[in-house]
Amino acid sequence: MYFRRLINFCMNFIEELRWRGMLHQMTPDVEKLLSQEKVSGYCGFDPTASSMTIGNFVPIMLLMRFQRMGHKPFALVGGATGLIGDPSGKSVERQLMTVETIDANIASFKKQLSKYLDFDKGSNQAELVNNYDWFKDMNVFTFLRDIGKHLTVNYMMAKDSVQNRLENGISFTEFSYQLIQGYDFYWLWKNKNCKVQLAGSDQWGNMTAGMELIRRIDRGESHLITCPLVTKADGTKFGKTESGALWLDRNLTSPYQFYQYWLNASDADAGKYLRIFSFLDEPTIIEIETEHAKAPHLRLLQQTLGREVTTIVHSEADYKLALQTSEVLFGKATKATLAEIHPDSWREIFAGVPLFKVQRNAIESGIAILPLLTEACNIFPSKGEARKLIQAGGLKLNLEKVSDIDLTVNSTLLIQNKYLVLQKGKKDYYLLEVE
RNA sequence: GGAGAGUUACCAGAGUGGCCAAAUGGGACAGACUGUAAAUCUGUUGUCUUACGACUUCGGUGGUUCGAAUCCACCACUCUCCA
Repeated sequence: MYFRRLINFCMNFIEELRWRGMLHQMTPDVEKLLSQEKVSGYCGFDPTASSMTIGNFVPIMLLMRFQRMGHKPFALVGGATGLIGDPSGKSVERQLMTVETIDANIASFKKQLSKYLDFDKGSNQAELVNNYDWFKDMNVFTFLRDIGKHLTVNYMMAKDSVQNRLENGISFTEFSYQLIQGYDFYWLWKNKNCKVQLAGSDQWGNMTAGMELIRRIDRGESHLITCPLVTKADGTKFGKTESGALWLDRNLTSPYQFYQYWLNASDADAGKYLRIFSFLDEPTIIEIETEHAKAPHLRLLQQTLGREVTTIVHSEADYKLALQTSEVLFGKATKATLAEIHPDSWREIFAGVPLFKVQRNAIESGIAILPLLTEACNIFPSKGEARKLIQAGGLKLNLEKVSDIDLTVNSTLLIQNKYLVLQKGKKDYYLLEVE
Protein backbone atom coordinates (compact mmCIF):
# COMPACT_ATOMS: atom_id res chain seq x y z
CA MET A 1 0.00 0.00 0.00
CA TYR A 2 2.72 2.39 1.00
CA PHE A 3 4.74 1.50 -2.07
CA ARG A 4 1.76 1.96 -4.29
CA ARG A 5 1.24 5.35 -2.88
CA LEU A 6 4.90 6.17 -3.19
CA ILE A 7 4.92 5.15 -6.84
CA ASN A 8 1.80 7.12 -7.55
CA PHE A 9 3.23 10.03 -5.77
CA CYS A 10 6.37 9.86 -7.84
CA MET A 11 4.50 9.39 -11.05
CA ASN A 12 1.82 11.98 -10.79
CA PHE A 13 2.85 15.57 -11.25
CA ILE A 14 -0.62 17.00 -10.68
CA GLU A 15 -1.09 15.01 -7.51
CA GLU A 16 2.14 16.44 -6.18
CA LEU A 17 1.13 19.99 -7.00
CA ARG A 18 -2.16 19.31 -5.28
CA TRP A 19 -0.75 18.31 -1.90
CA ARG A 20 1.82 21.07 -2.09
CA GLY A 21 -0.91 23.66 -2.57
CA MET A 22 0.61 24.58 -5.91
CA LEU A 23 -2.36 23.78 -8.09
CA HIS A 24 -4.79 26.55 -8.89
CA GLN A 25 -6.39 25.74 -12.22
CA MET A 26 -5.86 23.17 -14.94
CA THR A 27 -7.51 22.12 -18.13
CA PRO A 28 -9.59 18.92 -17.91
CA ASP A 29 -7.45 16.11 -19.33
CA VAL A 30 -4.01 17.27 -18.33
CA GLU A 31 -3.75 14.92 -15.34
CA LYS A 32 -4.46 11.90 -17.51
CA LEU A 33 -2.01 13.04 -20.16
CA LEU A 34 0.83 13.58 -17.71
CA SER A 35 0.36 10.22 -16.04
CA GLN A 36 0.33 8.40 -19.37
CA GLU A 37 3.35 9.88 -21.08
CA LYS A 38 6.34 12.13 -20.68
CA VAL A 39 5.52 15.44 -22.27
CA SER A 40 7.08 18.81 -22.86
CA GLY A 41 5.84 21.91 -21.06
CA TYR A 42 6.89 25.51 -20.93
CA CYS A 43 6.80 28.48 -18.68
CA GLY A 44 7.60 32.05 -19.68
CA PHE A 45 9.62 34.65 -17.79
CA ASP A 46 9.23 38.33 -18.51
CA PRO A 47 12.58 40.12 -18.30
CA THR A 48 11.26 43.16 -16.44
CA ALA A 49 14.16 43.42 -13.97
CA SER A 50 17.86 42.74 -13.88
CA SER A 51 17.32 39.67 -11.74
CA MET A 52 14.53 37.28 -11.01
CA THR A 53 12.77 37.52 -7.68
CA ILE A 54 11.34 34.95 -5.33
CA GLY A 55 8.07 35.55 -7.15
CA ASN A 56 9.64 34.14 -10.32
CA PHE A 57 10.95 31.26 -8.30
CA VAL A 58 7.49 29.76 -7.90
CA PRO A 59 7.16 28.96 -11.61
CA ILE A 60 10.80 27.87 -11.58
CA MET A 61 9.91 25.34 -8.90
CA LEU A 62 7.02 24.23 -11.10
CA LEU A 63 9.45 23.53 -13.92
CA MET A 64 11.94 21.82 -11.60
CA ARG A 65 9.26 19.49 -10.31
CA PHE A 66 8.04 18.95 -13.84
CA GLN A 67 11.52 17.91 -14.89
CA ARG A 68 12.01 15.68 -11.84
CA MET A 69 8.88 13.80 -12.88
CA GLY A 70 10.58 12.98 -16.15
CA HIS A 71 8.88 15.61 -18.27
CA LYS A 72 10.79 18.02 -20.46
CA PRO A 73 10.74 21.69 -19.42
CA PHE A 74 11.16 24.68 -21.69
CA ALA A 75 12.06 27.95 -20.04
CA LEU A 76 11.07 30.84 -22.26
CA VAL A 77 12.56 34.27 -21.79
CA GLY A 78 10.43 37.03 -23.20
CA GLY A 79 12.70 38.97 -25.51
CA ALA A 80 9.64 39.84 -27.59
CA THR A 81 6.97 40.01 -24.91
CA GLY A 82 9.26 42.21 -22.85
CA LEU A 83 9.18 44.75 -25.65
CA ILE A 84 5.39 44.92 -25.45
CA GLY A 85 4.48 44.78 -21.75
CA ASP A 86 1.97 42.46 -20.13
CA PRO A 87 -1.17 44.31 -19.01
CA SER A 88 -2.07 41.52 -16.53
CA GLY A 89 -2.38 42.85 -13.03
CA LYS A 90 -1.45 46.39 -14.06
CA SER A 91 -3.87 49.25 -13.61
CA VAL A 92 -2.03 51.69 -15.86
CA GLU A 93 -0.06 51.60 -19.05
CA ARG A 94 3.59 50.69 -18.55
CA GLN A 95 6.69 52.52 -19.53
CA LEU A 96 8.38 50.70 -22.41
CA MET A 97 11.79 49.27 -21.62
CA THR A 98 14.75 49.89 -23.89
CA VAL A 99 16.11 47.08 -25.99
CA GLU A 100 19.45 47.34 -24.18
CA THR A 101 17.79 46.89 -20.79
CA ILE A 102 15.83 43.90 -22.00
CA ASP A 103 18.92 42.28 -23.49
CA ALA A 104 20.82 42.72 -20.26
CA ASN A 105 17.91 41.34 -18.26
CA ILE A 106 17.61 38.33 -20.53
CA ALA A 107 21.29 37.53 -20.12
CA SER A 108 20.87 37.61 -16.36
CA PHE A 109 17.67 35.52 -16.44
CA LYS A 110 19.35 32.90 -18.60
CA LYS A 111 22.19 32.61 -16.16
CA GLN A 112 19.85 32.18 -13.23
CA LEU A 113 17.58 29.69 -14.96
CA SER A 114 20.51 27.54 -15.96
CA LYS A 115 21.34 27.10 -12.32
CA TYR A 116 17.99 25.57 -11.43
CA LEU A 117 17.09 23.38 -14.38
CA ASP A 118 19.14 20.55 -15.77
CA PHE A 119 20.14 21.47 -19.31
CA ASP A 120 22.60 18.66 -19.80
CA LYS A 121 21.37 15.22 -19.11
CA GLY A 122 18.84 12.79 -20.47
CA SER A 123 16.03 12.90 -22.93
CA ASN A 124 14.19 15.42 -20.82
CA GLN A 125 16.95 17.98 -20.53
CA ALA A 126 15.67 21.49 -20.20
CA GLU A 127 15.74 23.91 -23.08
CA LEU A 128 15.96 27.65 -23.00
CA VAL A 129 14.17 29.59 -25.71
CA ASN A 130 13.68 33.27 -26.46
CA ASN A 131 10.49 34.32 -28.20
CA TYR A 132 12.37 37.16 -29.88
CA ASP A 133 13.84 34.47 -32.16
CA TRP A 134 10.53 33.73 -33.84
CA PHE A 135 9.15 37.26 -33.73
CA LYS A 136 12.15 39.26 -34.90
CA ASP A 137 11.64 38.54 -38.60
CA MET A 138 7.87 38.53 -38.62
CA ASN A 139 6.34 41.43 -40.46
CA VAL A 140 3.12 43.12 -39.53
CA PHE A 141 1.11 41.47 -42.32
CA THR A 142 2.14 38.02 -41.28
CA PHE A 143 1.20 38.86 -37.74
CA LEU A 144 -2.21 40.24 -38.66
CA ARG A 145 -3.08 37.56 -41.24
CA ASP A 146 -1.64 34.46 -39.58
CA ILE A 147 -2.22 35.23 -35.93
CA GLY A 148 -4.61 38.12 -35.47
CA LYS A 149 -7.18 36.70 -37.83
CA HIS A 150 -7.84 33.74 -35.55
CA LEU A 151 -9.01 35.58 -32.47
CA THR A 152 -11.82 38.11 -32.34
CA VAL A 153 -11.50 41.42 -30.57
CA ASN A 154 -14.64 40.39 -28.68
CA TYR A 155 -12.80 37.36 -27.32
CA MET A 156 -9.75 39.43 -26.41
CA MET A 157 -11.80 42.14 -24.74
CA ALA A 158 -13.40 39.65 -22.42
CA LYS A 159 -10.11 38.97 -20.62
CA ASP A 160 -9.85 40.37 -17.10
CA SER A 161 -6.51 41.97 -17.85
CA VAL A 162 -8.19 44.02 -20.60
CA GLN A 163 -11.49 44.60 -18.79
CA ASN A 164 -9.68 46.14 -15.84
CA ARG A 165 -8.09 48.65 -18.13
CA LEU A 166 -11.05 49.76 -20.19
CA GLU A 167 -11.84 52.65 -17.89
CA ASN A 168 -8.35 54.12 -17.68
CA GLY A 169 -7.32 53.13 -21.15
CA ILE A 170 -5.09 50.51 -22.68
CA SER A 171 -2.86 50.99 -25.69
CA PHE A 172 -3.17 48.77 -28.73
CA THR A 173 0.33 47.56 -27.86
CA GLU A 174 -0.60 46.10 -24.50
CA PHE A 175 -3.94 44.94 -25.83
CA SER A 176 -2.04 42.81 -28.37
CA TYR A 177 0.07 41.20 -25.67
CA GLN A 178 -2.13 38.12 -25.40
CA LEU A 179 -1.65 37.46 -29.12
CA ILE A 180 2.11 37.55 -28.72
CA GLN A 181 2.16 35.25 -25.73
CA GLY A 182 -0.51 33.10 -27.35
CA TYR A 183 1.60 32.66 -30.42
CA ASP A 184 4.56 31.61 -28.23
CA PHE A 185 2.55 28.66 -27.06
CA TYR A 186 1.46 27.89 -30.59
CA TRP A 187 5.04 28.07 -31.87
CA LEU A 188 6.36 25.77 -29.14
CA TRP A 189 3.45 23.40 -29.66
CA LYS A 190 4.04 23.30 -33.38
CA ASN A 191 7.85 23.19 -33.44
CA LYS A 192 8.80 21.64 -30.12
CA ASN A 193 5.86 19.38 -29.45
CA CYS A 194 5.21 21.35 -26.28
CA LYS A 195 1.77 20.39 -25.00
CA VAL A 196 1.52 22.11 -21.65
CA GLN A 197 1.91 25.66 -20.43
CA LEU A 198 2.63 26.28 -16.76
CA ALA A 199 2.44 29.65 -14.99
CA GLY A 200 1.11 31.66 -12.10
CA SER A 201 -2.65 32.03 -11.92
CA ASP A 202 -2.51 35.65 -13.09
CA GLN A 203 -1.48 34.36 -16.51
CA TRP A 204 -4.64 32.36 -17.16
CA GLY A 205 -6.06 34.86 -19.63
CA ASN A 206 -2.93 34.94 -21.77
CA MET A 207 -2.59 31.17 -21.57
CA THR A 208 -6.09 30.47 -22.83
CA ALA A 209 -5.39 32.77 -25.78
CA GLY A 210 -2.53 30.44 -26.72
CA MET A 211 -4.64 27.36 -26.33
CA GLU A 212 -7.31 28.96 -28.47
CA LEU A 213 -4.81 29.75 -31.25
CA ILE A 214 -3.61 26.15 -31.27
CA ARG A 215 -7.18 24.95 -31.54
CA ARG A 216 -8.21 27.39 -34.25
CA ILE A 217 -5.11 27.26 -36.43
CA ASP A 218 -4.41 23.53 -36.31
CA ARG A 219 -7.35 22.04 -34.43
CA GLY A 220 -4.69 21.02 -31.96
CA GLU A 221 -4.98 20.05 -28.33
CA SER A 222 -3.01 21.69 -25.54
CA HIS A 223 -3.12 21.98 -21.78
CA LEU A 224 -2.69 24.54 -19.04
CA ILE A 225 -1.68 24.37 -15.41
CA THR A 226 -1.50 27.34 -13.05
CA CYS A 227 -0.34 27.65 -9.50
CA PRO A 228 -1.79 30.12 -7.01
CA LEU A 229 0.00 33.35 -6.24
CA VAL A 230 1.84 33.02 -2.95
CA THR A 231 0.35 35.09 -0.14
CA LYS A 232 1.10 35.91 3.46
CA ALA A 233 -1.31 35.22 6.29
CA ASP A 234 -1.20 38.81 7.52
CA GLY A 235 -2.24 40.16 4.13
CA THR A 236 1.02 41.97 3.34
CA LYS A 237 2.77 41.25 0.08
CA PHE A 238 4.85 38.10 -0.16
CA GLY A 239 8.50 38.43 -1.12
CA LYS A 240 8.99 42.02 -0.04
CA THR A 241 11.64 43.03 2.45
CA GLU A 242 12.27 46.38 4.07
CA SER A 243 14.78 47.14 1.36
CA GLY A 244 12.62 45.94 -1.53
CA ALA A 245 12.10 42.71 -3.38
CA LEU A 246 13.66 39.40 -2.44
CA TRP A 247 16.00 38.84 -5.39
CA LEU A 248 17.59 35.61 -6.50
CA ASP A 249 20.77 37.50 -7.38
CA ARG A 250 23.15 37.32 -4.43
CA ASN A 251 24.46 40.79 -5.19
CA LEU A 252 20.99 42.27 -4.77
CA THR A 253 19.85 40.10 -1.86
CA SER A 254 22.69 38.42 -0.01
CA PRO A 255 22.27 34.75 0.94
CA TYR A 256 22.16 35.93 4.55
CA GLN A 257 19.29 38.36 3.89
CA PHE A 258 17.61 35.66 1.85
CA TYR A 259 17.90 33.16 4.70
CA GLN A 260 16.63 35.73 7.16
CA TYR A 261 13.48 36.28 5.13
CA TRP A 262 12.46 32.66 5.54
CA LEU A 263 13.54 32.49 9.15
CA ASN A 264 11.14 35.32 9.87
CA ALA A 265 8.16 33.67 8.20
CA SER A 266 5.11 33.49 10.44
CA ASP A 267 3.97 30.16 11.86
CA ALA A 268 0.84 30.46 9.76
CA ASP A 269 2.82 30.66 6.53
CA ALA A 270 5.88 28.47 7.16
CA GLY A 271 4.28 25.08 6.47
CA LYS A 272 2.74 26.36 3.27
CA TYR A 273 6.06 27.78 2.10
CA LEU A 274 7.88 24.57 2.92
CA ARG A 275 5.50 22.71 0.60
CA ILE A 276 5.98 25.18 -2.21
CA PHE A 277 9.67 25.97 -1.95
CA SER A 278 11.30 22.70 -0.91
CA PHE A 279 11.62 19.18 -2.24
CA LEU A 280 10.85 17.57 1.12
CA ASP A 281 8.14 14.93 0.86
CA GLU A 282 4.78 15.11 2.53
CA PRO A 283 5.42 12.79 5.52
CA THR A 284 8.61 14.68 6.34
CA ILE A 285 6.87 18.04 6.25
CA ILE A 286 4.00 16.80 8.38
CA GLU A 287 6.47 15.45 10.90
CA ILE A 288 8.27 18.79 11.07
CA GLU A 289 4.95 20.57 11.54
CA THR A 290 4.06 18.23 14.39
CA GLU A 291 7.42 18.85 16.04
CA HIS A 292 7.05 22.58 15.53
CA ALA A 293 3.62 22.59 17.16
CA LYS A 294 5.09 20.99 20.29
CA ALA A 295 7.65 23.77 20.71
CA PRO A 296 6.79 26.71 18.48
CA HIS A 297 9.44 28.96 20.02
CA LEU A 298 12.19 26.75 18.61
CA ARG A 299 10.85 27.61 15.15
CA LEU A 300 11.82 24.34 13.61
CA LEU A 301 9.61 25.07 10.61
CA GLN A 302 11.26 28.38 9.84
CA GLN A 303 14.74 26.96 10.30
CA THR A 304 14.00 24.05 8.00
CA LEU A 305 12.47 26.43 5.52
CA GLY A 306 15.51 28.71 5.58
CA ARG A 307 17.85 25.75 5.16
CA GLU A 308 15.95 24.17 2.28
CA VAL A 309 15.24 27.29 0.25
CA THR A 310 18.65 28.90 0.74
CA THR A 311 20.30 25.65 -0.27
CA ILE A 312 18.21 25.36 -3.44
CA VAL A 313 18.47 28.99 -4.49
CA HIS A 314 22.06 29.55 -3.47
CA SER A 315 24.06 26.60 -2.14
CA GLU A 316 24.70 24.55 0.94
CA ALA A 317 27.87 26.51 1.69
CA ASP A 318 25.88 29.76 1.47
CA TYR A 319 23.29 28.35 3.84
CA LYS A 320 25.93 27.41 6.37
CA LEU A 321 27.50 30.82 6.26
CA ALA A 322 24.09 32.50 6.54
CA LEU A 323 23.35 30.34 9.56
CA GLN A 324 26.66 31.24 11.17
CA THR A 325 26.11 34.92 10.40
CA SER A 326 22.66 34.74 11.96
CA GLU A 327 24.06 33.22 15.11
CA VAL A 328 26.68 35.90 15.41
CA LEU A 329 24.31 38.75 14.66
CA PHE A 330 21.41 37.56 16.80
CA GLY A 331 22.73 36.88 20.23
CA LYS A 332 23.04 33.14 20.15
CA ALA A 333 26.75 33.61 19.77
CA THR A 334 29.09 34.65 22.55
CA LYS A 335 32.52 36.15 22.67
CA ALA A 336 33.86 32.60 22.50
CA THR A 337 31.98 31.99 19.25
CA LEU A 338 33.61 35.03 17.72
CA ALA A 339 37.02 33.68 18.62
CA GLU A 340 36.22 30.51 16.73
CA ILE A 341 35.19 32.13 13.46
CA HIS A 342 37.44 30.99 10.69
CA PRO A 343 39.73 33.87 9.64
CA ASP A 344 38.53 33.57 6.04
CA SER A 345 34.88 33.93 7.03
CA TRP A 346 35.10 37.25 8.85
CA ARG A 347 34.72 39.31 5.74
CA GLU A 348 31.69 37.38 4.57
CA ILE A 349 29.95 37.19 7.91
CA PHE A 350 30.31 40.90 8.38
CA ALA A 351 29.60 41.76 4.77
CA GLY A 352 27.35 44.80 4.80
CA VAL A 353 28.48 45.75 8.29
CA PRO A 354 30.39 49.04 8.37
CA LEU A 355 34.10 48.42 8.76
CA PHE A 356 36.50 50.81 10.49
CA LYS A 357 40.26 50.54 10.45
CA VAL A 358 42.10 51.53 13.59
CA GLN A 359 45.81 52.05 14.16
CA ARG A 360 47.33 49.23 16.14
CA ASN A 361 49.37 51.49 18.39
CA ALA A 362 46.25 53.43 19.39
CA ILE A 363 44.71 50.25 20.77
CA GLU A 364 47.89 48.93 22.29
CA SER A 365 48.42 52.06 24.32
CA GLY A 366 44.79 51.88 25.43
CA ILE A 367 41.99 54.21 24.36
CA ALA A 368 38.88 55.30 26.27
CA ILE A 369 35.62 54.02 24.85
CA LEU A 370 34.11 57.47 24.16
CA PRO A 371 36.85 58.85 21.93
CA LEU A 372 37.12 55.47 20.26
CA LEU A 373 33.45 55.63 19.26
CA THR A 374 33.45 59.25 18.17
CA GLU A 375 36.94 60.16 17.03
CA ALA A 376 38.73 56.97 16.00
CA CYS A 377 35.60 55.85 14.11
CA ASN A 378 32.45 57.73 13.29
CA ILE A 379 30.07 55.39 15.02
CA PHE A 380 28.52 58.23 17.00
CA PRO A 381 28.41 61.89 15.99
CA SER A 382 29.14 63.14 19.51
CA LYS A 383 30.33 61.94 22.87
CA GLY A 384 27.06 62.96 24.46
CA GLU A 385 25.13 60.63 22.23
CA ALA A 386 27.52 57.76 22.81
CA ARG A 387 27.29 58.36 26.56
CA LYS A 388 23.50 58.29 26.44
CA LEU A 389 23.38 54.97 24.67
CA ILE A 390 25.92 53.37 26.99
CA GLN A 391 23.97 54.60 30.00
CA ALA A 392 20.78 53.17 28.51
CA GLY A 393 22.57 49.82 28.20
CA GLY A 394 22.45 49.87 24.43
CA LEU A 395 26.10 49.39 23.53
CA LYS A 396 27.77 46.02 23.22
CA LEU A 397 31.44 45.26 22.67
CA ASN A 398 32.20 41.76 21.41
CA LEU A 399 28.59 40.83 22.17
CA GLU A 400 28.93 41.84 25.82
CA LYS A 401 27.11 44.84 27.25
CA VAL A 402 29.29 47.84 28.06
CA SER A 403 28.24 49.22 31.44
CA ASP A 404 31.32 51.28 32.25
CA ILE A 405 31.45 54.67 30.58
CA ASP A 406 35.13 55.02 31.40
CA LEU A 407 36.07 51.66 29.91
CA THR A 408 39.50 51.66 28.38
CA VAL A 409 39.86 49.55 25.26
CA ASN A 410 43.19 47.84 24.84
CA SER A 411 44.63 44.91 22.96
CA THR A 412 43.39 42.31 25.47
CA LEU A 413 39.86 42.90 24.11
CA LEU A 414 40.82 42.18 20.51
CA ILE A 415 39.37 39.02 19.00
CA GLN A 416 41.99 37.02 17.16
CA ASN A 417 44.29 39.93 17.96
CA LYS A 418 42.63 41.89 15.18
CA TYR A 419 38.91 42.62 15.52
CA LEU A 420 36.46 44.44 17.74
CA VAL A 421 32.74 43.91 17.21
CA LEU A 422 30.62 46.87 18.29
CA GLN A 423 26.85 46.91 18.49
CA LYS A 424 24.59 49.93 18.73
CA GLY A 425 21.29 48.57 19.95
CA LYS A 426 20.21 45.22 18.61
CA LYS A 427 20.71 45.58 14.93
CA ASP A 428 23.49 48.05 14.17
CA TYR A 429 26.81 46.29 13.95
CA TYR A 430 30.23 47.79 13.38
CA LEU A 431 33.45 45.94 12.81
CA LEU A 432 36.76 47.47 13.86
CA GLU A 433 39.86 46.06 12.32
CA VAL A 434 43.28 46.84 13.70
CA GLU A 435 46.00 47.46 11.17
C1' G B 1 -12.15 92.64 -3.98
C1' G B 2 -14.30 92.40 1.55
C1' A B 3 -14.14 89.95 6.64
C1' G B 4 -11.82 86.65 9.86
C1' A B 5 -8.46 82.59 11.61
C1' G B 6 -3.76 80.66 11.55
C1' U B 7 2.00 79.57 10.82
C1' U B 8 5.32 76.15 17.49
C1' A B 9 10.29 70.48 17.43
C1' C B 10 9.85 64.38 12.68
C1' C B 11 4.08 64.82 12.70
C1' A B 12 -0.30 66.36 15.32
C1' G B 13 -1.12 69.94 18.99
C1' A B 14 -0.91 73.07 24.05
C1' G B 15 1.44 77.39 25.45
C1' U B 16 -0.60 84.89 25.47
C1' G B 17 5.83 88.76 29.24
C1' G B 18 10.22 85.68 33.36
C1' C B 19 8.66 79.16 36.78
C1' C B 20 9.83 77.60 28.54
C1' A B 21 14.51 73.87 25.49
C1' A B 22 8.74 74.61 25.38
C1' A B 23 2.77 70.32 28.15
C1' U B 24 0.36 66.08 25.82
C1' G B 25 -0.25 62.29 21.98
C1' G B 26 1.88 59.75 17.82
C1' G B 27 6.40 58.40 15.50
C1' A B 28 11.56 57.25 16.01
C1' C B 29 15.63 55.22 18.99
C1' A B 30 17.22 52.33 23.33
C1' G B 31 16.15 48.86 27.56
C1' A B 32 13.03 44.80 29.95
C1' C B 33 9.90 40.78 28.52
C1' U B 34 9.78 37.41 24.12
C1' G B 35 10.44 33.01 19.40
C1' U B 36 15.31 37.92 15.56
C1' A B 37 7.18 38.00 16.34
C1' A B 38 2.91 40.82 18.34
C1' A B 39 1.29 43.22 22.67
C1' U B 40 2.91 45.50 27.16
C1' C B 41 6.09 48.26 30.51
C1' U B 42 10.46 51.76 31.22
C1' G B 43 13.87 55.45 29.43
C1' U B 44 15.62 58.98 25.61
C1' U B 45 14.14 62.27 21.70
C1' G B 46 17.39 70.88 19.80
C1' U B 47 23.03 70.89 19.62
C1' C B 48 27.63 70.32 22.27
C1' U B 49 29.37 68.82 26.98
C1' U B 50 33.47 65.48 32.59
C1' A B 51 24.87 64.55 34.17
C1' C B 52 27.68 71.47 36.10
C1' G B 53 26.56 74.20 32.34
C1' A B 54 27.00 76.62 27.52
C1' C B 55 24.88 77.68 22.82
C1' U B 56 20.93 77.88 18.90
C1' U B 57 15.14 77.24 18.26
C1' C B 58 8.51 78.74 18.13
C1' G B 59 6.98 81.55 9.45
C1' G B 60 10.62 86.06 7.94
C1' U B 61 12.60 90.97 9.16
C1' G B 62 12.80 94.88 12.38
C1' G B 63 11.03 97.11 17.08
C1' U B 64 9.18 97.67 22.51
C1' U B 65 11.28 95.60 27.22
C1' C B 66 16.04 94.35 32.32
C1' G B 67 13.70 90.01 29.90
C1' A B 68 9.68 87.89 23.98
C1' A B 69 7.09 81.62 21.35
C1' U B 70 4.03 85.31 24.03
C1' C B 71 3.42 92.65 22.87
C1' C B 72 3.97 96.11 18.23
C1' A B 73 5.04 97.05 12.77
C1' C B 74 5.86 95.33 8.04
C1' C B 75 6.48 91.11 4.74
C1' A B 76 5.56 85.90 3.14
C1' C B 77 2.53 81.73 3.13
C1' U B 78 -1.98 78.66 4.57
C1' C B 79 -7.14 78.19 5.65
C1' U B 80 -12.45 79.69 6.34
C1' C B 81 -16.61 82.78 5.21
C1' C B 82 -18.83 86.76 1.95
C1' A B 83 -18.80 88.83 -3.20
